[in-house]
Amino acid sequence: MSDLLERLRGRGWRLTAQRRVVAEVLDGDHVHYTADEVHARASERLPEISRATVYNTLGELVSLGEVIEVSTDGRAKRYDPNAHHDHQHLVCARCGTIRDVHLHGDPLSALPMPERYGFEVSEVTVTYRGICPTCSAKS
Amino acid sequence: MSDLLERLRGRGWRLTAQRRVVAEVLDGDHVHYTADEVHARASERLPEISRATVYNTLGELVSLGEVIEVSTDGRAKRYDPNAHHDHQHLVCARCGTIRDVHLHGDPLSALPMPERYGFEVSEVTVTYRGICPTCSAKS
DNA sequence: TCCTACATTGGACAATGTCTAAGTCAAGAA
DNA sequence: TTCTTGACTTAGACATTGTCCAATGTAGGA
Repeated sequence: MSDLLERLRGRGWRLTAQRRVVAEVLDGDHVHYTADEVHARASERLPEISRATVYNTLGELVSLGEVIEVSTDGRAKRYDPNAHHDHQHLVCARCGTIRDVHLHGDPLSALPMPERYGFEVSEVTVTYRGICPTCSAKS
Repeated sequence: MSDLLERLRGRGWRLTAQRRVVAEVLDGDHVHYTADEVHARASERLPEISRATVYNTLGELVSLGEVIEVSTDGRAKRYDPNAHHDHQHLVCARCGTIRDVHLHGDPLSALPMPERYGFEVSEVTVTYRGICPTCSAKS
């Protein structure tokens, strides 16, 4: 984690208690929290941190490329700290938890040129959906 | 379109003016509207139609499998009437418009078994992102 | 230590979606 | 055709998620 903080400082980030806490929350577990969950966990360590700051910080981390924004359903976005490994997501349709997965081949190559309609295509996300073992056992 | 209405009636749908209008809006152009856009267009033909009804009807069409719900960014969901053809989406990162695209091969096969972690994987969505020609010209 | 530009705060606001109670109506029954 | 009834619609309150702003605080360089 200090890696991350060092990288950020190197890019001119001013290092505040709030930003440190947000970064620590993201780095802690390898889960994909929503902004509100990040706020809740950050509040445990720094009770006066505001929602706005969490949103700001997450937004900055995303635009710096340190964190990926994942919106799988129409609900809250989730934040994925695993930005430095190329990966995709496997989502449980019932409980919403997300796992990182790694694919064979490059999904970009599956889109033929004539199907690009003049777009400058720069990114592809693949999301698998299913029922996780835990939910599957419950039903 | 009467196809769609017939199918729905066959499944016990009560056919109301509101539902007819929503179905017509979706079927009209081959665009992917948000719920609010559907409401706006439906209102042109049936001014007193309410937001709640549009949301209800869209939800029903989705659960009947007649329409696909697409949530590409964290913003409003869009509704895709092209549910009977297997396809994926190409989204403009700037203006949010969506095109249907067709892929080479089956993206499901790109996910190796050991990467499925016991999930019963049933669905995969692939979303390409880029800048559309129109937005590209504007910048 | 002091400055100052940048960061944080709290609360208002916006966008999207859900829910409910009361009224309305489509379609089968008589 | 008219009646009846349960499904449908409505308006608006409410919930969730996210953005914005003016006032205040502070990290880090001079």
